[in-house]
Amino acid sequence: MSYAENDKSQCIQCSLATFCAYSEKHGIETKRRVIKPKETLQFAHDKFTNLYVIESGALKTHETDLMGNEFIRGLYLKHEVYGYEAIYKGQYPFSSDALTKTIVCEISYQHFLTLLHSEPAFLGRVLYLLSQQLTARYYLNRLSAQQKLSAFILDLSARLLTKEPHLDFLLPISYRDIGSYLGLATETVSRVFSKLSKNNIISIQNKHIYLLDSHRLRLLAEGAMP
Amino acid sequence: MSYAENDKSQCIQCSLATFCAYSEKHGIETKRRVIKPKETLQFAHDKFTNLYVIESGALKTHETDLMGNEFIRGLYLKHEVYGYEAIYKGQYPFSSDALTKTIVCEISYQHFLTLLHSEPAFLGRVLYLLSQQLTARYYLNRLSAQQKLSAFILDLSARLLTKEPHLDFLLPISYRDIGSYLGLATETVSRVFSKLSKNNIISIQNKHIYLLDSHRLRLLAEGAMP
DNA sequence: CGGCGGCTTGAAAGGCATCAACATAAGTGG
DNA sequence: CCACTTATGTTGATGCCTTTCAAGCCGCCG
Repeated sequence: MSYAENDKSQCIQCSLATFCAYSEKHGIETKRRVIKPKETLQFAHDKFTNLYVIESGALKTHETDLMGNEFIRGLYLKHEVYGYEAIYKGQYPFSSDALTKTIVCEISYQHFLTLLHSEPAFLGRVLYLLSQQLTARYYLNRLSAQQKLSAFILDLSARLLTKEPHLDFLLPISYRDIGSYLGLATETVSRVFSKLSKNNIISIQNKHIYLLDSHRLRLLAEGAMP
Repeated sequence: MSYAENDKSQCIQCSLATFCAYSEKHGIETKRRVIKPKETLQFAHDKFTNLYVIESGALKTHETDLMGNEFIRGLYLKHEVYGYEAIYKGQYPFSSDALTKTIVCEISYQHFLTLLHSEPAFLGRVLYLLSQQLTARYYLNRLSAQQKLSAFILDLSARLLTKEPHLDFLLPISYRDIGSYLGLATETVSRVFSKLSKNNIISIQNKHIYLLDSHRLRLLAEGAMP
């Protein structure tokens, strides 16, 4: 893990862009870290001191149960904030690994709190983002594998496709991890992807996904179609 | 829906007790509402203006999909806060119904924001509670019905059993709603409960649950036992 | 007391996990 | 840059768990 130069060209779309703006006003610079693929940013039970905004790349959080099975618990993409779940116990509840080469902005929680107090607009922004998180990942308790995976693809596309006309993106996560995240076997994930592809709802090759029929995909996610 | 007299004997354990303390300091009284069983507190898309603390009873949130199927999305018990998920869109995303006779404290969001600004300790408390919510309901993507339900019972017991030595409580929700919440059929919920009862892990009659062996229940939730 | 919603239990069907074998991609070292 | 190794994805067969359908029971409330 190393530090990176400050390149703020990407920051406009950052979900905490206001944080950086206010930080500069208060004369504080934000640190950037580069995390190599599969490298760990924080281990479970590490003391909580920082939030992180993903500037590029992606993180997954995971835990291992008594039987040694790994469970994926969260996925953090470009412009999203990782760390809120650690406030509660004062430590990160899960390990967080980079899925690809990832650059994060390190935000001191102390500094973050100070800004929450002094900048009402920033507090509003953070409450907005936290509120959004509370109803995310609704699809985890959907019943069928096809519903879960369809909803998952739609969720990913909404989070990754900032430029409107584009309908394709790279899956930042392995089938095994998708399965673990959704409570499905790797093979099931593969089979459902094949089926969606065969039915011309998406096209997929080497993790490159193209949404051919997002309308039908939405129907599948709602369980409105076989 | 009607209003209730103020009886603050229960407020000590309220998760936002500090809110009321500060409110009084600022000379503002908190309103109480009584909601009858099956009555609706807020409908989906209602404009968001208030948070609610459950003083007694329980709420469920639910939505209906394209096919007309109802999905239970959340469960709010005594001393817990309902409404955070509405900040995001400025409207309540789901309908919320009382499961039993329920009394809630109505908290104006405007007033809530004011207090967040003026009282740092209150801000800390709210962030703590929100952080906790982010990792709750982890068991929804567990694989087997037994794991989900075991984890659900443990979750409920942790939230309902404030007095330590007690190990029994009343299920505040129907089997149908539990199934909808966990992504299981009503019959499966019934069968798993029967099995847990037959194996002397819990005893259950008429929604009254007694934890006979919470250790083994925890193992079941982790998937460590057949 | 009668009706209705909620719970229980059984039998059948189907979806998904599991196991196994293979194919392909990615990563490593010479 | 290629050969080797390892990780990841694909495909088929089998069995189990859960859903679904059906029927009956129980408790509750009007």
